[in-house]
Amino acid sequence: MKAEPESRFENGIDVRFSIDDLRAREKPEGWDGIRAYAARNHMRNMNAGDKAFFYHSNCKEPGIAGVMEIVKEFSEDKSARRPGTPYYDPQSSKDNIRWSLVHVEFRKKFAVPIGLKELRELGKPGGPLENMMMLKQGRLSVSRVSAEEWKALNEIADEKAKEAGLKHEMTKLVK
DNA sequence: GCCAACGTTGGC
DNA sequence: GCCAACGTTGGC
Repeated sequence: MKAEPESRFENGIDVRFSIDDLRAREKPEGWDGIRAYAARNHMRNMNAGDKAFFYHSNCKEPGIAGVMEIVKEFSEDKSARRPGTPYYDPQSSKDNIRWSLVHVEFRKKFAVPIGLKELRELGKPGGPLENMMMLKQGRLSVSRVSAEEWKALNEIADEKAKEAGLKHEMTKLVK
C-alpha cells in the first residue's frame, strides 16, 4: 500500500503520509484517498489481521518502509464526500458509495528500507519477485503480495538490518 | 462494447 | 517538471 512521505499540497492541503506519521498515530488510521477501482477492490478483499507493506512513493527514495496490519475491514471512504478537499469525488454520494478504505495500524519500520531499485532486481526473471503485482502494475497504489513474496521480502529486510547492525523499530512513537 | 481522448501516477 | 504507462470516461 503506497503513500507519499514528502509534503505535497493539493487544494492547499498537505497529502503527505509517511510510515513515521503512521507510527505516531494513537488510533487506527483510515487508508483514505484510494481512487482506482482495482486498488479499492484489493482493500475490500482484505481481512482483519492481514498484514501489508507500507510503500513510500513519489519521493526521493521510493521503496518498502515497513509493515502494518489491517485492523478493521472495509468501510466507506468519507473523504470522497468532502468538497474542496483533495480526495473529493462529486460522483460519490451517500446513496452511491464508490470508495472504500480499511483501517491500519503500525507494526514495524524497517531498519533499512527496501528500495525500488532492489525490488526491480528481485523482480527479474527467476528472481523471488518475478510475478509481483506491484512491479507489473506500477501505478496501482494497493496491490496483492503473495505469501512467498511476503516471506522473501521480510527475510531481505531482516538481512539488511543485520548487515547494518540495526534493529527494526517495532513500537509506536510515544509523544 | 469499442476505443480515442483525457487524466493521473509516480519514477526519474 | 517531464513524460511513459495505464486507468477511466464518454461518444458512438
